[in-house]
Amino acid sequence: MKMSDVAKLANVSAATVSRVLSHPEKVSAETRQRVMDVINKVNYKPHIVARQFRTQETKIILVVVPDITSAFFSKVLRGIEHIALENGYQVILGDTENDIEREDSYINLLLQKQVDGMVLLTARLNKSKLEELASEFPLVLACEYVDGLNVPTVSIDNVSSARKATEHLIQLGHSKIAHITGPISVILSRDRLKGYKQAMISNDLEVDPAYIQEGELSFESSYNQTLKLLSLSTPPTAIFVFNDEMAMGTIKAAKDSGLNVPSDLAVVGFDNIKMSSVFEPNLTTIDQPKYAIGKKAMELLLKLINGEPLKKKKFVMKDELIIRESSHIE
Amino acid sequence: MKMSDVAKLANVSAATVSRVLSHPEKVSAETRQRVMDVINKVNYKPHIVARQFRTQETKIILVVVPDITSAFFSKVLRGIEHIALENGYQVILGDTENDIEREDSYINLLLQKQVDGMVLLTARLNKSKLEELASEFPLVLACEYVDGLNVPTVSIDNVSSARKATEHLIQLGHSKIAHITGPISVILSRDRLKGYKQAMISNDLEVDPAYIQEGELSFESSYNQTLKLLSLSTPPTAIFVFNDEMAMGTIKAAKDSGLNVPSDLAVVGFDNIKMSSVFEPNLTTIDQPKYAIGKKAMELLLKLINGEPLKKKKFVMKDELIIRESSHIE
DNA sequence: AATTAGTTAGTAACCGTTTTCATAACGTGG
DNA sequence: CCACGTTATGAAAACGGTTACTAACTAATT
Repeated sequence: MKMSDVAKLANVSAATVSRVLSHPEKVSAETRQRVMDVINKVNYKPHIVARQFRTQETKIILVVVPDITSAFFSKVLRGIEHIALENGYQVILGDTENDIEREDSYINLLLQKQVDGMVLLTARLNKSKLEELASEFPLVLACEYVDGLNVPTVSIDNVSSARKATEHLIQLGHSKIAHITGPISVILSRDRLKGYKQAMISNDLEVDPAYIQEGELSFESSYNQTLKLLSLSTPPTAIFVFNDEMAMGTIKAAKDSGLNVPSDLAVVGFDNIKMSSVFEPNLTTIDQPKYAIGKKAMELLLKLINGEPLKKKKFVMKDELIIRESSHIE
Repeated sequence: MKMSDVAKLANVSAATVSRVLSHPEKVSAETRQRVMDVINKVNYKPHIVARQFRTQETKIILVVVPDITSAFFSKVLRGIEHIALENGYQVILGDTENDIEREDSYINLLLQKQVDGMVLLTARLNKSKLEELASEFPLVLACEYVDGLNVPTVSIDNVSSARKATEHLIQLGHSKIAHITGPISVILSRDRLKGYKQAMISNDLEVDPAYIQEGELSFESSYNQTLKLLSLSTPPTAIFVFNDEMAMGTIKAAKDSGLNVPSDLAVVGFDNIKMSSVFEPNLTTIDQPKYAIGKKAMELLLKLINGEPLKKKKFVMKDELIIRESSHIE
């Protein structure tokens, strides 16, 4: 059942049927009704791919995530999806599992016009490649970004949040503060490390390289790195950890070492995933407005797709230090 | 840059370029090389939508999830995505957020031929609708299913797993065992409830309606339902909870009520999400082979799409009771 | 009444591939 | 050397919508 069939049944041309569906106001009420009756009677559904082909837009966007099983990214994704759906867009999911090659391969969907735009929740490709891509296609970065890249980006200020987190520990009286970073290849890891260092230095505390451990993005990795830190001759009394899941690994390691959190070891995480308020002790953490980041990113992408001008390219969302049990002694 | 442009540059027809790309063996090595050289030189990428239109297949499948932020479903999704990608399919994500209307609306993607097939991780639509859909389009159910519906399905045996979970508590000496169900409209809730009842009855234990509380799929809901159970005149000494996240809510409620888990209250969850081995106390739970379920579901969908016959329609995957701290006293 | 503007609907071109069919070139065996 | 099968390529017709253009008609203005 195609449009021309419907047209015949309604005694109109295919053009009119098309207009009834896409620009109803251009068709007289009477004809519109007649066409709609036929459409309903035969349960006609337009062939979307044919439409995509003719209009040269797919109404599909691609979201590339570094890890779909992460409680953080799935919330951002939800923000994106809501706005996408509201505006008639479907979402293709690209999970890279932190593999840069897979990130690269998803770009083909854009090059081959299979999607109208792309939001990258991970940005590990090289700058010039992204630059070129963004000059030709609607592209926005969220969460991660690339330094000096003039592409619409929405994120929080990771440096200042990390500084805030570290300063919270300093204010609690800690001076032996360690930091477990994420993979240092990821810019967020470098940013949070920078914030940590800034806080230490501006409070006249020594930045001890032994107190800085690079971890991977997992509970287990942070667990192991924490054991390392705790076995130092002067172990830290507080640890700022790259994210919440890793912070839980840190706490587990502390517990397994017979330490009490927070009295023997204070821990601060990052992201404020749901579990961080459920875990015991509850995590002190930096709340990222996950849903809002996704929402904003998608709104920007829509503007890009519609050719609207962007007043601003960089959007820094507001984060918040949330103090809970893992750092604070009542 | 379209195929005919490439053709001109290579002094061949568009048909030949198409063949070089899709059936290289049908083109002489010499011509093939000449065409490939041009393709590489001008960095030509075929217009996928045009191809989709012509071949009437999109190489996209749709996965409808009840909740993308769930640790359980994102693992299943990953299994699906791996197999999809391996076979050249992209995945459109449909998150219903447990809303049946949104579930219904995603069906349009199938009706409008925007996707080649669909795997439903939630099946709350009525049977006849799904039946009709499945007769016309490649469709497979995973995790959830519909009773008596002859559509390819992969899941575990929820009744027997729930029985196993409950019997574990009985074997530990409990007789006052409560059950917090999921929304009873979801078949999995009814199945697990059934398994719970079976275990109680076959062990000559009374099924006390007051011990059965319907919860929602959240930490908070289970927290509240647990407080209710604990305030009974004879509170249960063990609770089997619909899933792990809810079980954590139950444990939190127990702790907040001054009870020790497992000595005052034993708790068993379901799903074996990652957090259940991290949470304290670690959760006793039923492990579902999440990745394998997704993998199998996608494999079935591929067969359906390719018109291969299915020997079997119902696939019951193996689950496993994992005994951890929340039920077991060392 | 003639001109103009506005509304409505039809005609036909077009979007970029794939594939059928026809044809040409090329051995190969009789 | 001819008939034939085989292989390589091209021409052209789809696939199912959308939209620019045009025409017919109506209504309003002069």
